Amino acid sequence: MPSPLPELTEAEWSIIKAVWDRQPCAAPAVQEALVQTQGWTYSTVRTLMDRMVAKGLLTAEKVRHLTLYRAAVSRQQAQLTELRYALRHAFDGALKPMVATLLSSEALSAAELDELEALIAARRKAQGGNTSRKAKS
Amino acid sequence: MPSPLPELTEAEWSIIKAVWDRQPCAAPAVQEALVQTQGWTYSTVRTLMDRMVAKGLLTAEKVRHLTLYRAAVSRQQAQLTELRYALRHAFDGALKPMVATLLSSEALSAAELDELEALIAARRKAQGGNTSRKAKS
DNA sequence: TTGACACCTCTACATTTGTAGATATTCCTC
DNA sequence: GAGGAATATCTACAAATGTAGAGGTGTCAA
Repeated sequence: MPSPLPELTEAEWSIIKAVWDRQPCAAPAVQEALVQTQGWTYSTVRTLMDRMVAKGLLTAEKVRHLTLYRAAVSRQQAQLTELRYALRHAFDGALKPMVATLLSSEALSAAELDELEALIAARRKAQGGNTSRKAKS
Repeated sequence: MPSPLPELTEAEWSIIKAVWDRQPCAAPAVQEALVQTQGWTYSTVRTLMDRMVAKGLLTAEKVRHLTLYRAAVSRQQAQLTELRYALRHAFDGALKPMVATLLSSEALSAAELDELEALIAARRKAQGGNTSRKAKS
């Protein structure tokens, strides 16, 4: 049982995204990638990364004197954690209001609405199909 | 233009929810409501609330020697802020993957899927109808 | 007018987060 | 084997966050 995945801070999101995109990778590479957007120095990036290792968000492996990092949580896991956080706190766990808010607040093209509908349809199919013919009654 | 609404921490979510439910209200009432779930003392609640006033999340009004608090942001605003945070960081702003994740991760009944579909349909209608015949070109 | 009670103010302190400088180590090349 | 480049370590420090104790003040009832 994985300890309940800590939330990522804004800075941690930046780091882990860079790592996902190039893992395994060393801190200098990550710093180089982020200096543009964040203006962070090597020390900053390194500190952040090591703290993330301590938290179990990244893993570090020492090769010679070089430290290679990898994400310890997948993008999906992190996304889900973030989403659940919002769901739990802002919407008290109620999915529908959450989706409703999303839909009414974001500008969506007709095409996007179609895609969302398709997602629901797919979901319905999966649900109907894989729940081992449950509600047969 | 409202300064870009700060994120709420977990503790702040607890507080503001209690306030939404009983505003205007004084700190002791909020504390009493939260001692159950959070075990917070009056000092803790009060400190939290005053910091939230400083951040513009609550407003405080002094009546006699009593301080009445109110939420300075609506539930909707806060929900949206939270959602946008997740959308921006976890999904790089892409709505579809976000909804997809939501759908595939949460257990949804057929009825709920129906409701979501209805939301989309409603949205489509609104989009078509209320965009003040913009793209008339 | 004096308690008792309710409520408030102030101060404090540990932890986490954001940010980074200074200094040391390793490695490769000449 | 010495110098420079790349990388790493250590330490620091301010701000934000979580949590709360100690002690002060206003209010009302007797």
